[in-house]
Parts: sequence; structure tokens; C-alpha cells
Amino acid sequence: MRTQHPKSYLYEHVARIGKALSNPKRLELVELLAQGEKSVETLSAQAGIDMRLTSAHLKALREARLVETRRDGRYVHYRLSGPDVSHLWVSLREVAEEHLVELRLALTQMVSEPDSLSSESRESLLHKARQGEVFVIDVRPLSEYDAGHLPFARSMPLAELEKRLADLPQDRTIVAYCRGPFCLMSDEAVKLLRAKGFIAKKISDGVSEWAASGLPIET
Amino acid sequence: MRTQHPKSYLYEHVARIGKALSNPKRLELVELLAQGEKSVETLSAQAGIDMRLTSAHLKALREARLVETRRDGRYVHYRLSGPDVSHLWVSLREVAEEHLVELRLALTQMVSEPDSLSSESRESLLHKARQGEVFVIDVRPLSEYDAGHLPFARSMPLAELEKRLADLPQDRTIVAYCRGPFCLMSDEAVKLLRAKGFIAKKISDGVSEWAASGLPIET
DNA sequence: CACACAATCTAACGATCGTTAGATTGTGTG
DNA sequence: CACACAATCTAACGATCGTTAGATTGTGTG
Repeated sequence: MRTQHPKSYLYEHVARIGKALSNPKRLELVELLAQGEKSVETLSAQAGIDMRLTSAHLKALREARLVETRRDGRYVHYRLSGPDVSHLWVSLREVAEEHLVELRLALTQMVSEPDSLSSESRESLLHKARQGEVFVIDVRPLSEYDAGHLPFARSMPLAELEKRLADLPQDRTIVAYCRGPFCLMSDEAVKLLRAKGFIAKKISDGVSEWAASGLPIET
Repeated sequence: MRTQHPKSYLYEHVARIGKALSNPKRLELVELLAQGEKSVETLSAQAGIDMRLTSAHLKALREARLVETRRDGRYVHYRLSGPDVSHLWVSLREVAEEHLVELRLALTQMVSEPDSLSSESRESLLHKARQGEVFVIDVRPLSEYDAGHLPFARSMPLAELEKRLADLPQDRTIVAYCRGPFCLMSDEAVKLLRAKGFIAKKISDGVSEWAASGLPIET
């Protein structure tokens, strides 16, 4: 990091952020943390990464000041250092989607229900949700819903969905969302709901994408 | 890049973009390219990097699809793949400035004339420039001015500034800008102008920052 | 077609990174 | 104070990256 030329010293610091975002596992951790504060154990389990490796990657993210920690008993809870970090993750992902054909291809193959939201349709969704024309459900775990969710959304975790079908309307469109474009929980929810006779669709937005487009998040 | 789990395949692609942005020299090249299309030779000279190494780094940027090329005779001209790439560079730099204290410290030490623009003052600068209350000069090389510049800005390259003092008003504030917060040309311009009795100040914005804040760029 | 010159390729190197697995630290509980 | 368990540390490794310098490719010019 020592340099004779003072100017390249500036770029070296920015590169620290880039380096932190240069690893797929770290990006997955950032995306999970964008859903709310989580312990190392939870991150390890949700990302499917060995806890010791998870801890090592979190250390790298902390050294780049992208995450902060809080100890609570045996648990250490990690969180993003600010909303700008989740916004950066969204921008990075959008540039990748825009320019890397392979990524777009992989996405269309994996995601059974492609439904991107343009800025207009976000506004119109908000309007319909406010009017009660659609029923928006958040299929992430409850703790993530509590950490922040779309306006007018109800928590309906994927794991509990089948048991709680009675809480859902049969005459209106149900709109499901989860963690973002890479998350498949909303796809599974739509598949299940349609099999049960509901009118359901998904949006690819998560709270990060929603917030990055300038719209409000509820807590 | 091969993975058994289809999901991590998505993050691997996004990590390609992060990897491309994980090196200080590549970031400097991206910032230079945000000023407009340039040949390998020009980039090498302006960044002070050996041409063979410059070419290698550009190859990495091209493989991440962040830049595109155009051959013109012996010269190969590189350009950013889109405005989203220069926006991403700005976001990355802003996150670094926000969270890395060392970077903020280094910046205040290097930049003699700190003057960040908030969103309000950008609008008000635009208004004053339109009214002719201030005289905005772009001190970058002419080719960069031609590739895109702030509205109402006149080209006044730093190298020619001393010879062209007669073109500048003595009764109004002169506002200088260059490539962005890491660029020192506007500082030098202000120093020179003040020594010659002009009323001068700088703004840290370059065209990328200006455009990223949603304001228009002229060509 | 010899030459100039921009750009790229190649091989080689030391440094850094990602991953694994065992050891250790830190906190709470019986 | 023994124990459970979350989290971190450590050492070791193979893989990747950054850099250097010589060789080669590609295009235009006399």
C-alpha cells in the first residue's frame, strides 16, 4: 500500500473496496447482509459456506469497511456499514447483468418467472398495493421482513406458505418478492400458489433494488 | 468458473466485474476513459504506466466487458462500455470516500482547494452559469472537453491557461473543474489564476460525477 | 518491401488470495 | 469451574494476479 506517487495512493484505497467485491462468496454475503443484520452462524448456514471460511470472508469485508459488527453474547452480528453499500451491490449487479451476456443467459435459465420492474411499474405496483388491488407478500424469513420490507407487504415466509394459504386472497393477484433477482424463493412461492389455484406473480426486486430506485422501505 | 451449484454461478459473474475494479491502475484507467475514448498510448502516457502493462490491464477490463475497442489504423481506441460503467466508478469511489477514513485524510492533504458539491449547489451552479454570473472553465485537454463537458463550460486546458488569460473575465468568479475529486488540474488552475489576480474557485466534480447526479452533459 | 511504431503476446517471477482443517479464544450455562 | 458452542486464528497448499522484459503481430508509410 506504500507508494511514492501520492496520486496512486488514492486509487489504492478505492481498489480496497473493489477487492472486497471481487469474490463470489463475499458478494453473496453482502447480498444476505443487505436483507438485515445476521450472525456469522446464520450467514454461514444461509450461504452454505463453512463457518470458518465465512468468518474469514467477513473479516475481509470488515477490513474494507463495508461491514460492521456487534457482539451479543456468543454471537457476533454483522451488518452493512450503510445503505450506500447495498446500493453499490445493486449497481455492481446491474452492470454485470447489462454487459455480461453469460449472466443474463444463466438468469433466464434459472429463474422460471422473469419479471423485471421498470421504474414506472414500481410506482404502479406501489399504487395498486396501496389501493388493495394486489396483495404483496414477502417470502423471506420473518427476521428479514422485520429488518425492512416493501410498503404494504405482508410477511409470508416460504417455509410457512403452505400452512398459511387461508390468509391469502383468492380474488386478487398475489405479488411475491424475496431477496432480489438472484433469489429463487419468490419463484417457488409462485409455483406453489398457482398449483393451489391462486393468481400469483413475482417481481425480481428485493428491498435493496426497491430502495436503490428511490422508493421507501418500511420497518 | 465451473460450479456444481447453479446459484453461485451468478455471483461468479458479478465477481468478474468486482475483480476488474480491484486494481488501482485499472481504476485509474477507468477514470481516464470516463473522460472520453482514448488510445492505449494516450492512456499509458496519462496514467504513467508502461504501455505493455497498460495493454494487459485493458485486456482485463475488456474481458469483464467494462470497456470496448475500436481500431483506427495503428491505434486501438478504448472506451467505457456505457454510462453505467462510469456511474459505477463514481459509486465505488463514493463508498470508499464515505467509509475509508484514510482516503478522506489523504484527499484533504492533497487537494489544496476542497470544495465538494452537494446536489443543491450543483443546481445553483448551473443556474449561475446560465445567467452568466460565474464563468465555468474545463481545464482538461481539449479532446476530453469535446467528448463531453458541463453545460456552459468553456475549454481552457491547464497547459494553455497562462497564454489565454486575456479570454477570462476579471469581474466574475471563475469556476474550474477537471476529471473529478482525484484530479489536481483544477487546483493548479485556481492557484495560477489567483496569483494573476482573478477570482477563482474549483469544484471537485468531473463529468462523471455531474452525470451521476442526474444533470446533463453537453457534447 | 523495408521500416516505424502502436499494440499485443509470452514466459517467468514473487506476491497475494481462497480454501481447508486443526487449534484457540471468548462468552454463557449448568 | 467444567462444558458447550460461536467465532476467530493459524499454518499450509495450490491457484491466481501483477509486473517485467523480450518477442511478435498488425497497420501505415516511404
